[in-house]
Amino acid sequence: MAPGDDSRTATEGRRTMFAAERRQRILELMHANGAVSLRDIAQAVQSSEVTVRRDLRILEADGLLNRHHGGATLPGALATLPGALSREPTYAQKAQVAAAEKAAIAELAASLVEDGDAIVIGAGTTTQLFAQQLTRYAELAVVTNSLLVAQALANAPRVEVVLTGGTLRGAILALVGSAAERSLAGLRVRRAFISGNGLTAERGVSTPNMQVASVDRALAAAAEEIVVLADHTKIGVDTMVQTIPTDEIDHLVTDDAAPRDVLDELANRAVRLHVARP
Amino acid sequence: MAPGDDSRTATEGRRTMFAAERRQRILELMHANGAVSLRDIAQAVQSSEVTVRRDLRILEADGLLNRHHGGATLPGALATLPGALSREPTYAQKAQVAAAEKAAIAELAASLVEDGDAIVIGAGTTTQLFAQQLTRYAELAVVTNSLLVAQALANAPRVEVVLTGGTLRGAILALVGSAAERSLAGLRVRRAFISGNGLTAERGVSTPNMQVASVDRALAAAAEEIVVLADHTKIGVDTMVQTIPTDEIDHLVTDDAAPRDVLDELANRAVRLHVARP
DNA sequence: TAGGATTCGATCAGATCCGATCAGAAACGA
DNA sequence: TCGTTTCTGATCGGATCTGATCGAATCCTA
Repeated sequence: MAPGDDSRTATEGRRTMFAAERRQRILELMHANGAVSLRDIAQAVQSSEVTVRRDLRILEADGLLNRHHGGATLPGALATLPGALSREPTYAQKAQVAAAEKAAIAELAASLVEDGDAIVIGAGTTTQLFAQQLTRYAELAVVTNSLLVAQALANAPRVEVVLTGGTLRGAILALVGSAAERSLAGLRVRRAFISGNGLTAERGVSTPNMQVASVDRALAAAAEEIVVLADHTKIGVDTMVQTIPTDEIDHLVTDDAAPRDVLDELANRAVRLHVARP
Repeated sequence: MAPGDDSRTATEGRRTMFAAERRQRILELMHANGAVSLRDIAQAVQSSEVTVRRDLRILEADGLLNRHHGGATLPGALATLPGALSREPTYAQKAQVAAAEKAAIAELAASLVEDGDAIVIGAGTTTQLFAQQLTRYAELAVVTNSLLVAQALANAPRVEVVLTGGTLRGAILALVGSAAERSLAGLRVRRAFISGNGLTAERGVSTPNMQVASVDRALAAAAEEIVVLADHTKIGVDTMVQTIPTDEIDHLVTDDAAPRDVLDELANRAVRLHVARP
């Protein structure tokens, strides 16, 4: 068979993807999301997982990312997980807890934001998902102490992101300490979107860490209204340090698996409820 | 003998395409699409793939494009390809330029750090690699305006990371603006590790962005000694805004491909040189 | 802590692409 | 008109890239 008569497919605008181009897009994905699973990468670049795995190996050798089971992260972008300080945990573990509920909560909470708003966003996996929903808004001003929230909005062209200063708390990639609180003094925004580790009708929002609690209080103090994002695994749970008392909570966004009695009691205390259905 | 020096103008306006003309069209294709496959080029200029391959080899030798398997791209134009879902041209593409040199520079620069130091680290791909090297140090205090540097050190148990506040500049994931500069006031550390887009003996370090330049100056002002990290692609390059004049630079860490004359002139001006060999 | 499910690494096969060499065509000078 | 030079196209062996598969390692759940 003469190779000359082969049908040279005149595919105009052919979208060949060179190896270097594919690696470039992988890096873009990494910087856009911080951490990406291997499967998602393979789908995004339209290549097999084997090829992506090879690319990740090459990129890791160049120091451009860190590989892990199931995907890769930006160097140092690992979110440490509860009770696992011994070795590097997988980044997705925390986000996998009630992942569907958190996504639904994030989406519902995003509807409380309007173009032109100035808002504060606290640290947490739910607030990170929430921030990702905000890229579509225009002329938004966001103040946060979470590196992951900031990164989620880094590529949004018309969202201004202001990070508080402060000491980095590596486990949650958030800024804490007096510098963080000081940078919030004199700030006034419309709404604060805060997460936490527990929420009860009696004690409000609580977290197990004092530094985090202190910053969360400062974040809340900068807003006219406070919106709490908490999935059902946190409702009715009380942890060590109270951050926001119930009577200061204006809105609660949660999911429909939250215990009814706690929600009723919160509603009695003038908290407006928004229940997402995953 | 170069074919261009002969005067074959007698046959002007032929239907056949001269070699130079064909190469010009190839460059136009490149600029129009950013990346083109060899097959598409061959079809567009009505020549065989062998000929196009020859042309690409010549054009690459002139530095006008980069060849890859299956085609070619414009130098550094990978990130702006049509269909790139998130555009982040600057950072991701910078990271791949002279990656090996940057890694070697980062490693050598890390030897200038000692346990117990307090240092400042600026934003940049090289400084990010540098930060990754610092996880092994104990009792280190690091101040930075780069989210990537902060993340690189997030899991280092005995490194305290302080992030300046400020407005997020998404393209480089660094904090800029008056808040960032203000948070550095009153700070005093031993050494500042700064990168930049260009370094000449006459004008020192420079970057193309004024906000970034302003923050870099503030970072440098907080340190007793200034260490500049710059691979050879930046040496001898001058960009818009001067950040650090030559006489304030105490150390330069670069690689062995840097032009000798510039290094000599820098050494004459009391800059201590550290040359890494990748 | 043990079992099941993913995921990783290594190897192999198919396809494509590249480089080198050789042959044919066009242009120039004598 | 002829020979030389330069350019273009074709072919073939080698190299590279991609995808699939299977045993081994790792992770998650009960």
